[in-house]
Amino acid sequence: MGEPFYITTAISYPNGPPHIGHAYEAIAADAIARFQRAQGRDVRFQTGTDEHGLKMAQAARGEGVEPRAFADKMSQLFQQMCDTLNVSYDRFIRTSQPDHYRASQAIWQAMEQRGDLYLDRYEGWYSVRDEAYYEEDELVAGEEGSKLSPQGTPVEWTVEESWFFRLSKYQQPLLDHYAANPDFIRPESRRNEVVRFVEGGLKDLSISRTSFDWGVPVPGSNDHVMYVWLDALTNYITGLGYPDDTELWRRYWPADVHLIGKDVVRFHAVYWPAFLMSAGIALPKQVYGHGFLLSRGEKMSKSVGNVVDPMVLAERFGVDALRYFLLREVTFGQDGSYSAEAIVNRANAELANSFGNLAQRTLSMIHKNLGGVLPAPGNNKADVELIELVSRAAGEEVPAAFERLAFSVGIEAWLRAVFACNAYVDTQAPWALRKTDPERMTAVLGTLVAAVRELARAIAPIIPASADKLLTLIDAGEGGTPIPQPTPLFPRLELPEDEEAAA
RNA sequence: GGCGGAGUAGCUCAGCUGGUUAGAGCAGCGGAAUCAUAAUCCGCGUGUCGGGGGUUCAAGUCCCUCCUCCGCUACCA
Repeated sequence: MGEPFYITTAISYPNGPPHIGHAYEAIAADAIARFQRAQGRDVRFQTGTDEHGLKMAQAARGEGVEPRAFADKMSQLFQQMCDTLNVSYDRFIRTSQPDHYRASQAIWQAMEQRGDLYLDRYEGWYSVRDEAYYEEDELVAGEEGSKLSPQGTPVEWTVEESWFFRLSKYQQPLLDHYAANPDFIRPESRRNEVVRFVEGGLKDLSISRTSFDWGVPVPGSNDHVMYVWLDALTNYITGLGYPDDTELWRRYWPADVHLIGKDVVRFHAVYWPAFLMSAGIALPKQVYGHGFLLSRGEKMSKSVGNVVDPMVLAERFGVDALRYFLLREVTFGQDGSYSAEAIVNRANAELANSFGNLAQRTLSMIHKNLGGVLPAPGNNKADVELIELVSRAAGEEVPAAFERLAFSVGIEAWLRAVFACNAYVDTQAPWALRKTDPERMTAVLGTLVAAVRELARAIAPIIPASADKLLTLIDAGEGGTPIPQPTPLFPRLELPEDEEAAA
């Protein structure tokens, strides 16, 4: 077994169905997991759903069902999304599962034993209607000087008993950790934000709630449930068997990377490491906050009506086309933009035309002219140069980029090699050699099939199903067995008419 | 307000610690080829590198200032 590598996504909050952002994160994490496996690492990959908290309880009530039943139903949608998108998780965790309650209570007790928890009162402007506290400066003035929430609901000064975590105590330890581990938070801009935030001072954190009961019970305080983030973050260690000293735990903790959205950086880069320090647990090696996916440059929201269902996209364009588009189009770490015509353009130009057609024309010529028997690569100057170029891309440039999560950079390097192969086909013109120099034609096709195979392996983490299909076909020709008539790998996509009008 | 990021060809963007005539892809125009999913290949870009000032032999690349956009600025998640 290779070196262990543990990667997680943030767990999704399933108070609504999955949207493209959930798919984006899962796909990116999967590409990393597959890439690391291909590099020989012993990968563990966890994703799942974060099911507690007020919003889930409210959403369940809106549907007239119990929170647990609602969570069961919604969580399934997320798991189905992962399965459809070929997301190769080892565990799909749900925070409503029994082992997670146990782990959450164990980390609570570890923090308590450290002396970092205390019971106090949380005071603030509370809206019964919204079931939420608001800051003084968030309030708006109502009639006759009354105070209203930003939603315009009445608020009253409320005092609630709450457990607090001594987050303030960890300000300096956190800053020291950031300084000693420059790659702990990435990208750089996120790291800067977090450092400034922590330098600005940390207040103790309220980590229990008494206003609702959909959560993990606080040990010894049965009327309290844990603040949802405390329980949610703990999922990363629940999945390895914490608090037991399991084989999984010893092998995979600390995690190599928590892949998360930029909106939850603070929870992962401040609260989580503080909780872990308090509980005496090692810190993850890296927290990576990726960007958001925008719809035609605009933030997606239900009210604007531009929320995209990833399942619809997968159905319409194909899983691999969707995966490819998301990792190709967007500079990972930054925000990116989605549109139907963009995905159609990318998939057609790069997957179908450039790469798919390269594979098709190569294998088709081998099938027709060589009875499907795979030839050996040639050793002309042109052949050697092409193989060297492809090897440099597939063996060095792509892995180096993927290693640092620069997917679009890696894919660009891969594409340049694909272009070079197509240029080589045209220069060598094997269809002309068929009559003039069949031996040379054979060498050219042998060079090409070797190149295509290497290119397929390099891109497999991004488009696993298509790459596997191609590799299976080529591998079937090992040992002189004739390969069958190849079929196109990627269909040419059509832009739906309603989208065309919108464009 | 404070801190940080961004503003480069019609579009999307590369350009690390300053140094050959500022690049790529897409779109557009012209040509070649016909093995292949009409898929490929070749050729064609005088852009005030947001405005202004400065440092330097030399600045898109460093400093100052201004303009525009964006993110963070804690207890819903």
